[in-house]
Amino acid sequence: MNKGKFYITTPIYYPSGNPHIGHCYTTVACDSIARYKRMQGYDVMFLTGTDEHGLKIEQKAAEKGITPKQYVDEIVAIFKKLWEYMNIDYDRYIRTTDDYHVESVQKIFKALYDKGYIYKGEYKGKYCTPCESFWTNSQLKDGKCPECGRDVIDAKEEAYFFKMAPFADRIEKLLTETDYLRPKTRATELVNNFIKPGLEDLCVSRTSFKWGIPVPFDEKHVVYVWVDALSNYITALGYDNSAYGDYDKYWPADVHMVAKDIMRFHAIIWPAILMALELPLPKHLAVHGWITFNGEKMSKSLGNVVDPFVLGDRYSPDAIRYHILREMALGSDSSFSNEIMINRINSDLANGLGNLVSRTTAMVEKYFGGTLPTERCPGEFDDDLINTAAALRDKVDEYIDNTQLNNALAEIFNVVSRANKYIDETTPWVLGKDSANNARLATVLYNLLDTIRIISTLLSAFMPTTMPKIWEQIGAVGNDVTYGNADKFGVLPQNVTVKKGEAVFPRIDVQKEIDELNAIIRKNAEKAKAQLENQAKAAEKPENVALIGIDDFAKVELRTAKIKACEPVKKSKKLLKLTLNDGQGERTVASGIAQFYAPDDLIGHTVIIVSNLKPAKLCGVESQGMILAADCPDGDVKVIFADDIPAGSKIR
RNA sequence: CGCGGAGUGGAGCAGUUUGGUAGCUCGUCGGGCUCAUAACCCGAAGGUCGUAGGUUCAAAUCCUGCCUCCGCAACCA
Repeated sequence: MNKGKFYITTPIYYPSGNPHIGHCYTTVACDSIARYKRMQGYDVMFLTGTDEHGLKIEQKAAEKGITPKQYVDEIVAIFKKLWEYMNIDYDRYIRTTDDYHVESVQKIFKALYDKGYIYKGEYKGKYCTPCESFWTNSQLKDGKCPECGRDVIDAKEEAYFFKMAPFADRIEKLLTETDYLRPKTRATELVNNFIKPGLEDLCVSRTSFKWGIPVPFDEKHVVYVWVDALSNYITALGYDNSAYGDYDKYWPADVHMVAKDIMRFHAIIWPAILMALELPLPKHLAVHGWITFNGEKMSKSLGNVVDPFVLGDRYSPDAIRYHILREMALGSDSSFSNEIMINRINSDLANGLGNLVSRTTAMVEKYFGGTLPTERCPGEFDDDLINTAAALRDKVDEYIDNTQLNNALAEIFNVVSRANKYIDETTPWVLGKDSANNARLATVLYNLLDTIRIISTLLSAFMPTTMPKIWEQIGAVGNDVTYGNADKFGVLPQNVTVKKGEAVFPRIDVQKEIDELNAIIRKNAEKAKAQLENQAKAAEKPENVALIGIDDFAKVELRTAKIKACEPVKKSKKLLKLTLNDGQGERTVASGIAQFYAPDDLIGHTVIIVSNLKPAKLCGVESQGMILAADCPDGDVKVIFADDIPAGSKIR
């Protein structure tokens, strides 16, 4: 049964923000392939992880006032939580801050230096003095620093460089003459843009920030992203370290899967590093497109970043997995919209597969009390269904090997359609009217159950949580649902017992869900916009506040109050109307936080109010006080909660 | 002339390598069925395949020009 090894990787993600649906895309695809390969009997190593060094992380951490390590620890925890939530069954998770990785990278860097591929030179770029950051020309915004908007100057710093030229010819051949790159159509672009003009040497160290792996023989420098991040694919196996001993077994990788934005590094730089180290090259680089949202690129500033937790909670992680895999085509972008997603889930999963399981098991219960009799009577249409189902596995195999998961799923759902059609062709409800047809009826239902067995077995790599529920319903156990039996028909026991259960994929109310999702999106977009505005405002007005005496402060009365009710003010975008209990009675307060909080986020919380503020009418609401909230540096607004203090307490 | 990709019925795509009656999914409309999650099955409408020329008996497919959109141009999956 053991067919050898299979090593597949996702990129290591950069934890400068929370993971979103885009990260899911790559990871779910790799997970599905890994699961499928395990099912086939391969010894699989599935690696994912995080790339935790670099200037941006250093800055983000500084903004929050914590160490870079604390910062990445927080984000990595969220990544891991997401993978658990999405049922990602990875074998190993590498963090570039792991000791063994640091050790390996230092050895690799030294080795490249000793071989003469790394030399010391000067890095020239645009430098923003206040931000202490280097930028490339393409990163500049209107010629100014993208962070602070100030002027930049030409500057240089000492840096180590990696020689690319010796590998140019071999890389060009790799791209154009082998099937390393998938889809291969992208090879032209790479060759024309980077190889033909002559590969520039690569800057592989920096002195302008500290958060990285120190260059072992020159402590001023830290290793810049390339050698650090890319080599994760081998250090995670134990290359040049003693944490693992899997390098000989699993390298070279069978598939590196990446999104198109980092294709270049995996298509050119990574092979070059491996060539320099005289190591074998990975077999395939599978490049997929982006998820666009309603035709637009997803981005935080547009506020249209899709949160996988939100979608998963609504439609189940398996449905999300299915949707992104089904829409994903190698190479090209795939559009994502709430409507496309919901329609896809409804038509394929609910109407197609879910309903097939439901109607089949319902009939077995209705006509035979749940257990099929063993008498059989073959008939018209049987062979076509049986042959289609039994031939499915080989077709899926091929698509998996070509990393075309969307086609694999399309092929499987063709069989779902075929089975639904078979029901109409054989009209079991007509057969059920006369017990003389029982043998024929049992045959029809058995054929359906066994087809569902094959379908659900193959699908279990893609939707690992839901398929076992189907197995339970159709009475499949143990060996029934192995890969080895997925190309055979007639595996379920002849007298199989079914157990009709809950709908495995409930149908979604399209209009209702779209309205609700769009409301969430709109809210996020507004929030993002408001944050930007606030940020701009904060930047414009440097704090310059006059000092006050204690008696001035005493004029302000602060009290805690509990929020009893809350609703948006109709005439306003920004205002929420809150009904508060201040310990003595109720009062109404309007607060300009609608872009940051939903009413439900607030009800039940205790907040601090200025209780002696002169009442004022805002958008038709009389506001009797104000709520204390903080303008955060990132533009967010956060209400100060005082939930453990009784309502009505005076604050001084 | 920086490089690359794409323009096909309402939407999203396949077909272009090796020219030969334009295909799939969703949606719409009509019919059928009633086992099932208002699901399933059948049928129909709807495209001069971005545009202008050329080659050919024949072009979505090959050639040339033009238009539009998108991506990339050293680090956002």
